[in-house]
Amino acid sequence: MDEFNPFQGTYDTLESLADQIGQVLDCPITIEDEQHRLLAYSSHEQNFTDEARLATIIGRRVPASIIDRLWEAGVLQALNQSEDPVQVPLLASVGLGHRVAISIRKGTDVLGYIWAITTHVFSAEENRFLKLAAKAASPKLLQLRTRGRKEQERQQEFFWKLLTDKSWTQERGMEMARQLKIQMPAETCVVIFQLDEFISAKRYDQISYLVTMHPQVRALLHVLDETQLVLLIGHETNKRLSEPTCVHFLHTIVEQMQQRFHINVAQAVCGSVIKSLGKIHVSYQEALDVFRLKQLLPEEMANIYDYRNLGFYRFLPAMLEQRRLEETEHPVLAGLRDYDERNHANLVTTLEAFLKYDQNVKQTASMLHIHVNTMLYRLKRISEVGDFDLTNADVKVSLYLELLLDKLLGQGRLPPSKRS
Amino acid sequence: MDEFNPFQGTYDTLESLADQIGQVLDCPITIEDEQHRLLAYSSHEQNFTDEARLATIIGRRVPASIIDRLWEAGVLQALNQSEDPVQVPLLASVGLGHRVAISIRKGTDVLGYIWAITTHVFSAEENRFLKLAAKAASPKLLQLRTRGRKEQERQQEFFWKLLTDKSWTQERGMEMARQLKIQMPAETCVVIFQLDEFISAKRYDQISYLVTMHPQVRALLHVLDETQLVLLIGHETNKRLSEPTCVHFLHTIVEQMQQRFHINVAQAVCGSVIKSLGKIHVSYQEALDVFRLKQLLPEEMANIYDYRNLGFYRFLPAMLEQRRLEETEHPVLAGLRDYDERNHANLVTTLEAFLKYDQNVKQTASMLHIHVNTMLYRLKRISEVGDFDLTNADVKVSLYLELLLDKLLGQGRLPPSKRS
DNA sequence: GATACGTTTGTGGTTTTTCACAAACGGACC
DNA sequence: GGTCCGTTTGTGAAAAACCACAAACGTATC
Repeated sequence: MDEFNPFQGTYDTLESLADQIGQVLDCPITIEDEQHRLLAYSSHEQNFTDEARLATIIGRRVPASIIDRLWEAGVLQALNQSEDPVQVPLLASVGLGHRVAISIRKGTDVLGYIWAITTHVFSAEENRFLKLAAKAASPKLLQLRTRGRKEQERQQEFFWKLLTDKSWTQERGMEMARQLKIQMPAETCVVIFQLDEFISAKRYDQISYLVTMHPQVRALLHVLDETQLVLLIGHETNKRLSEPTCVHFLHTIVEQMQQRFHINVAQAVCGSVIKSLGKIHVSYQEALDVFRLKQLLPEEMANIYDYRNLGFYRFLPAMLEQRRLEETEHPVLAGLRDYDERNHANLVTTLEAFLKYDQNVKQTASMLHIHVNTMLYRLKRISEVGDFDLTNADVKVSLYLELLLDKLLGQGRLPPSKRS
Repeated sequence: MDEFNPFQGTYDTLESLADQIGQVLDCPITIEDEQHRLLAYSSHEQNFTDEARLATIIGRRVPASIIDRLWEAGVLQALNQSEDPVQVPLLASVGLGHRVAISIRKGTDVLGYIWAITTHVFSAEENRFLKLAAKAASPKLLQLRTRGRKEQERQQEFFWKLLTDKSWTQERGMEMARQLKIQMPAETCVVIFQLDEFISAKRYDQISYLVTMHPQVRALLHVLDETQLVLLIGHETNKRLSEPTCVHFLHTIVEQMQQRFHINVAQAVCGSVIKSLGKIHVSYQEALDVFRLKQLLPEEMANIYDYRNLGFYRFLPAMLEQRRLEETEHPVLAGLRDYDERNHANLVTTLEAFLKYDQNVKQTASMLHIHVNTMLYRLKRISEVGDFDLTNADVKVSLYLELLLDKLLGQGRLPPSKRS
């Protein structure tokens, strides 16, 4: 059957295509790429347009809140799975009126979407027209994508240099960013996501789209190093970037990756916030430090995601390096371990827990599931056997650090921090 | 006046001179060098000899206990000041019978001593003979001394190489020690005395003699580096050398230097005990580390003299190196300092003392001369202003270390530890 | 000099922690 | 099985640390 195709021929711009669709279907049309960035929209009278469309046009991108709702409602999943038009229910809470949408594809690859705002359910013919429109848009989007790819590659190259080369200055970095059309805020921070597995280019696109959608934080640059996704982030508006904001960003992204794309993030960390592009390598090394420490001391680092909150833990690699050169065991710990060995006791474990839980007898006892008096008995024993003063702060700090170092020494080697 | 001199002519050995003096004065004679090492003694019937002389002959050196008593009694002081014979009172407590002694001199320089055991007070003539004997012994002792000097120089050169050259092995060290006639024990330790002023060669002799006189510890090698006296020590008998022994040695020597020679020791420290001559440079660097830290944190280090007892403080130089590269102040401390500034408060000082005194509210309050409730009030303030949990051990350890580092950062630079 | 704000010290009571002592437990050894 | 040694748990009393509140104090500000 040779049915009528109103979108035959080529279009100079996506705008003209959008207008043509709008005329054929007699409703407002918007065309987006796969990352929901606005590519084109038909010109219509304003009263045909709902809030959602307005916000999209103003911000040149679909607002994150709407995307979130569309995911929740399963609309985007449906669009990505099917090449047919999808009915979008009215989502008044985010100002989204009823509409019909379709994905623009190249094979199974989704390149973007067409949205038609309409009050009525489309007829079979209207649906057929929409499908033809999507086909007509495909080559245009493909062309845009390849152009984007090149730009992305240049950006990644730039980012990799910033991460590894220590000779950058703020000025050179800003100049380069300007050329690559990246708007750099004053404060930035390096973030690392360690992924469970190698990911496909498609997955990478999905992720890199995800990270651009955070309400407060903007991902400026991103690059994939094996299974590590490295980002440079800044504040969305030009506000100050704080570590808590970064950590919050980490958590949202990890959650969304899991929920939307079923990508498991093994670990997510960030360095500290820096004010000069010349210091990006520092923030990167810091993030790597956090990463390594979290691997080595998963329990104690459980709630720490950024360099600033490492506290004294940030010195552990350097301390460990020095500790390695020493051959002798700490005399107190040696005594305690020996005693433990001989009497099947738990003095070392007890001491460790005691120091960890702020020398709080009651709390430590309950964490160890023992009676308070047992705890007191053991403490007395510890100071006797170890022959030291349990009321001396320096001794206790020394023991605490020594225990941590022993733990690190025990399990294989810590790759030395590469900072200069 | 040309009076009779029974000691004219030259003597082949000091023994023959001792015998000659013994015959002339009709009493047992011993000749010692300036370090109270036995050089020669006259042969006499045993019953003329007291315990002290016997012990000296057996040990080839005057026992330390006797030297101590002689100093206390002022005998050695008198001998060193005068070129005339000195009456030595009976010191029964150390088995020292009555005797007459005289110093052997070259100008004002004391080269050694002659001791004559006698029950009666010497006549003017006998005193004159003793003085002539001392004169006759002088060239012989001078000759011995120059021979000793060369040996000492070779030993010092060897020691300096051991201290600075990292390529020594136990085997090469032992071979070299054998050649230089130094009996090396299995365990040794490097000790440093920082002296108040530059010292003369004579002073150096006095000191190096002093350090050989300790009952348990033997000084194997010594060298002077500007105003630093560096020693290698081992246990007198071949027992294990422990850090407490070393520290005890330090204290006795410091005390004796002050008391006997009025030499002020600004600082005395030691590295850890090592089992191989190839590790002497390590012990030396450790001693230097202790030394530097004591200079930088005199209060905290007041009771610490050896590397082993440094505890976590030994990591401070490495931590400081890393801390220097960071630009930002610790957020909590920054907040507290700011508050202190604005309200003339003492939160930082309070926190510091609180952590130092084992988080003991009562004790800290009394150390700061404030009411307990004031202390509690301040602590509450600290956790509010600093916005952190005062019951979290990690945070407190971090703050404690951070405060120490700040203290170090404040005062000039710490010469970086030179360890590899 | 009045006021506001934060600090210091005091009082008295409550909660928490610590300690002494006894009994029971459990593995190692004979 | 019995004994020894060290550990664990329980009880109640003693000590200590903590807290709420109020009054006095100091200092900066207007």
